[in-house]
Amino acid sequence: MCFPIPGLTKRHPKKPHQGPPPRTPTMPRSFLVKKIKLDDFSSAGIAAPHYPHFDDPCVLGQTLSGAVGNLGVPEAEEGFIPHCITSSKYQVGKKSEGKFDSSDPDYTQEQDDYSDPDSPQSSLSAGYFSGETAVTDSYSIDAFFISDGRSRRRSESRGGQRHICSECGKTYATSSNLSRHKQTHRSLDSKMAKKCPTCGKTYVSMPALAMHILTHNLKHKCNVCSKAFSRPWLLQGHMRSHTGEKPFGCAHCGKAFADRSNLRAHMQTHSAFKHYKCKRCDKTFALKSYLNKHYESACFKGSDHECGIDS
DNA sequence: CTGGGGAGGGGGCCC
DNA sequence: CGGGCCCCCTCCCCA
Repeated sequence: MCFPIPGLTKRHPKKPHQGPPPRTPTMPRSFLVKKIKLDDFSSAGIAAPHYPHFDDPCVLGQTLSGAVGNLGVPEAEEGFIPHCITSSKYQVGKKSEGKFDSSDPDYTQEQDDYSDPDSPQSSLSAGYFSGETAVTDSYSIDAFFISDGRSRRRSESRGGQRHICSECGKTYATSSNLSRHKQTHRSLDSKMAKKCPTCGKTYVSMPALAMHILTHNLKHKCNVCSKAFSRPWLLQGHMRSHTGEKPFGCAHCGKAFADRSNLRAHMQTHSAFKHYKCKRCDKTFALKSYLNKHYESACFKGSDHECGIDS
């Protein structure tokens, strides 16, 4: 299991980077393009993905025993698997609302957000479970129930009627949430689409644009190095680089990380399975970023990238 | 060239 | 509507 380690700092000291790395202001970000979600896949008749993180025996045992027929949703007290506790649950200083809800209809209806053919989900087989048992991924429970890459925070006791999107089947606690969600189904060509006055980027809805506009307003400033961020939590994460705080620990090796995403990537390095495969040379990689790096280097140097890379 | 890690950014969802 | 949180992704650096 993964667990945050309150106050754990510099448990695995590494030579720190010398100041913030220079970043190109025009960093390409593929996710600026609306991704196809597996919610969409389900409606398109495409097979639902497999949850790779269940290769953790801890989770697997709990999960398979308690949740057959329910898309692998574990049954546990308080909505938690007793022995595999989400890191966010214990994160110091955070609200304790972060529970996943095993009875949440979302968990049975939604699927993971992987549209990438290179992704593990699309290539895994049942053999994943029967393969290496000594080397497994361990993961926070949060990560198991990703429908669209968003938080699975839900209130355990929340009852009541859910509002279902007729287009994708997602459910929401309130009609207003559903209404807001429905705007994301709009086309960028829609009359309702909004354009950012600063950069001209178009968004399907006002909320989406409002979110984007925040990124132009770097009002959260680090009082140590004066670097500014658009979101408070970005600053929060940045501050850890100053304090050395690393609240996210790896259960396998004890290594601690300041960032949950980096822990997640680290977890993949413990897996014996390399899910990302080069279309050209069949070499496999544990992380998609490694595969991408491979594409950009040896294998495709001087050749036609388009033939080998799935978009 | 690959593997690993640090840091940061964008958008979606919930409350 | 705004804040908080989360996930995914990328860039960069280094061994």
